[in-house]
Amino acid sequence: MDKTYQPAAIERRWYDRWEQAGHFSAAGDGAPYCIMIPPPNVTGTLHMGHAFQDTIMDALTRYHRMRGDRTLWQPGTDHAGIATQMVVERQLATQGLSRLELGREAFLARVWEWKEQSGNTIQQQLRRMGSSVDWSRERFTMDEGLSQAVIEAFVRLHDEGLIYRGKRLVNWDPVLHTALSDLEVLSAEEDGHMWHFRYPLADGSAHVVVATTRPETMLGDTAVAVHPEDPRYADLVGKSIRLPLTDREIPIIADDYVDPEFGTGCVKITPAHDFNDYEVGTRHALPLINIFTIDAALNENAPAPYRGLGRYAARERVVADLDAAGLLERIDPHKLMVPRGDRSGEVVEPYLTDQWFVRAGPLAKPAIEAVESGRIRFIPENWDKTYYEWMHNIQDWCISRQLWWGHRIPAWYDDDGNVFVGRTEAEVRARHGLAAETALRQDEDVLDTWFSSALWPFSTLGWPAATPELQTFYPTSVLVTGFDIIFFWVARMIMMGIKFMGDVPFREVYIHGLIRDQEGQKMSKSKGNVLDPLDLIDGTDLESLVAKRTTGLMQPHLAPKIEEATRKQFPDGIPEFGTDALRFTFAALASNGRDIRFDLNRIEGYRNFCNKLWNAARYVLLNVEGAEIAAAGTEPSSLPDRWIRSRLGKTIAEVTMQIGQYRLDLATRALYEFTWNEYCDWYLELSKPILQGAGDAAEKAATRATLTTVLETLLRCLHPLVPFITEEIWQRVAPFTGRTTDGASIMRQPYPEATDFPGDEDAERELDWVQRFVLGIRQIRGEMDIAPGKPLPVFLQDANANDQALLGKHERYLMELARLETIAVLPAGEDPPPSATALLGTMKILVPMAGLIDVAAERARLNKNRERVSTGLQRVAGKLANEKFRANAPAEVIAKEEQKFAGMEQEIGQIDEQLARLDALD
RNA sequence: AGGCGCGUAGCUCAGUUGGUUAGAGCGCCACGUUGACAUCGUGGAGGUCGUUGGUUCGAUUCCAAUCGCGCCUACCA
Repeated sequence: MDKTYQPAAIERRWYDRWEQAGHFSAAGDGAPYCIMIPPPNVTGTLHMGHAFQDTIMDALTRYHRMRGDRTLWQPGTDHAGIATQMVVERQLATQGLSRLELGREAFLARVWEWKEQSGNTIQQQLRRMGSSVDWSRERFTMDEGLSQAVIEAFVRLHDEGLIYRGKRLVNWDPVLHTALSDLEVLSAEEDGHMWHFRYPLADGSAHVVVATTRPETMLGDTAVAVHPEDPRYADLVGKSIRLPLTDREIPIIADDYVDPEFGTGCVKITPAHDFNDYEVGTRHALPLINIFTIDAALNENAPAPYRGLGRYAARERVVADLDAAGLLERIDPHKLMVPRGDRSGEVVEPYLTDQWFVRAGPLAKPAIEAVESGRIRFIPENWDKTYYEWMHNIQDWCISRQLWWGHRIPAWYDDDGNVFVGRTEAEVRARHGLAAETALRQDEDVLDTWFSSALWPFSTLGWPAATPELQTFYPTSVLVTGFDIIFFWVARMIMMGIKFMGDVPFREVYIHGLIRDQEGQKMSKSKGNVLDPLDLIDGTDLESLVAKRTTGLMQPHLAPKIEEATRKQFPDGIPEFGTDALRFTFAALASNGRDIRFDLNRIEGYRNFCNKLWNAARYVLLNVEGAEIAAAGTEPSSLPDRWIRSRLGKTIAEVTMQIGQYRLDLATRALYEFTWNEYCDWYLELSKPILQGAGDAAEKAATRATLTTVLETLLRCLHPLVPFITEEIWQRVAPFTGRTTDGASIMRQPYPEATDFPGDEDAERELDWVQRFVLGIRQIRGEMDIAPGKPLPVFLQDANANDQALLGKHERYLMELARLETIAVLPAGEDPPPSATALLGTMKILVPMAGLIDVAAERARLNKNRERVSTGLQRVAGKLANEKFRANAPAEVIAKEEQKFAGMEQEIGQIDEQLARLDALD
């Protein structure tokens, strides 16, 4: 084995072998366990969030597979309609081409081409992460099978009246020329203005003042509204306004939508261009005047001077014209929430169009109940509030998109505008008795990508066919995802799953936190703070990192700033850490739903952990190769053997429990601490006096068995988190535990059981004594500045029978680990030489000062300890003196405090004794 | 406006149903390299657990208020 852990060398070796051996496929007849990967965008790349999520899913998958479950981690990607279409359109634009010039079919061919070309990046990255997904079952939302599922779902929902087509106000992206669902619109506060206009009454008797943030929409006003109980305007209701700049008269209406406290209490109503106004318009049967084209320029419904102007140009013109007419009262600066398309970044326009909608109410009801009844559990559970909040206020879902890339809507129109829905044109004709001569044309639009994603948990398993996979794996076990996607995806999967499968799509939803950068900023391309997981795995130099962060920016002017920040933060680039270290880091940081600041120091620490494990294995192998090893099942004889097995059992129990409740961070910590602080720091050190001493062969053989058994078991425990290094070491170590590794893999070995390593309290108590003995000496050594290698003579004073018995049994460990020259028990009554002291219960461990220790230093050291104990003592004494404490606290708490008190009192007594002895020296 | 979360050592974070002398890693200080590992070892320093009240014999933990930060949802023209 190499002297240091070299991740690149070992990680490349294993993935292909696992895959070729078919280890990723569900096998056996255990309980089914299934995780659906949240499908990433097929043309995208894996970012830190994915890598984190994939680590969690892979750890769970490997864990359950080792536990003997029939485990499937289902991979795949989605087609990301808008995003992908935009990318390809941008590519075309660089060649001076547009989608419209190319035509639908040719364009789609280009998209498929792009998908083929870039579409396997994610797959390669997943492989590098060690993800044990079943590639043989990989799916893509635009696959034949999944497309069938989409059509089937659409037709069934339509047949039940749960999908309808209607002219509604929707969020319109004037750049992409498509409708968007509410969720694809992001609102953010921006600086704007509030314009106040005078609207004259038709009879010329007066005017009202209305305020607006969007002056151009006044050209589409069809009413002015006031609150029905507003005394200021009560006599105006029913009168008319002469709408300026137009030749229209519009009514003044009363509606309690108006807040009389806000502004003037008069509101202009533009039903065709504002969601609230639309509602008001519906209630009052107001006409809808659409004044915009699909580009958000003014159309022929606007007065002639404004036609053809873009909305912002029109705004300036309207304001100027009203000002010229003396109708501009004032302009105030105003902050307002501006809705923008999440893809185009353009301000979306409420726009009246024909769209397809899913009636959400009836689907939401059982989906809410599924969570309320506990059939689906959120982890952490408070996310259910977010879910309920949205589900109780759910709006109908606009599912049609005016795009080409996606599932074409299975609806056909005849020349009279009648619409027919069916799985195919043939079916439509058959169902509706349409003659072959009747011309039919299919709806031009496609479905929202999330519509197909909502079917993912069952479409990937073969639905609508009743496949064995569906039978076996649905409902799936757990969904692992980020909170940002609860509405987009989680809620919709639950609705569709219950609708079409009659059962929930998953039993648990594990919501993890967001990966942020070192400063706690969200990672994003435009901030230039993204990290590619592969750069952490393989390392990268500064120039490559700068290049990666500054190319392909949406806002190229940010490049210099990003470059500067990157050079500052990573002056030497990023070193190679390896996949296992990255995974261990993610797991260690995966505490309950909390966001994660990704810190390079942390991953470095876990790479060091891998190195530690690696070297522990080196030590074990060096000591067992070619040597006699006790047969499996031989009773451990030595204290260290009994102790480490006991500790291992408890660690397994802890890890198993923590994984069971999705606390990968705590599972990780238990493993880290066992490996480093117990196995390496103590057990390996304790094995040295046995193996290197002149002890008997049987004991050595038993120690070798424990060395290998514990390591082999530990590797299996760690494997779900760090698959590569554990496989590599396991292949070398397992044969020494009587296992065959011919063609075997650790990933198909059983997960360790705590019951195989029962607790041994006697051994733990005895070893604790040994440890405290050694630590006492080390402390003196450390604080007295005595060379670590210098052998020390030691006297024991007031050693009781137990101490003497333990000393008799374990002296060799003390000698070795504490680097001692001699240990002598002082007979009762005999005065010890001047010494530095450590306390172990009632016993004093004395290191004679002779030339080694400075009296003043030892006095200071003792005083420091005395101080510390004394503070604790006062605290406990205060408690015990409190009558109420004695009266109310449980007996065991009181007993514990009393014990503590006695212990500390004794300790102080001993310290004082030593101090007195030192004084006597002066 | 409503909802959720966070505030513990210089930094990043644990802290299970109230009872620990409040922990870990990194960083820091001192010493150390014939040894499985310097990607290491040994020892050490470092915290009035955001603030203020309350409940309690006892609060980092429960409750209320408050300050600061973050996120989500919905928004008044």
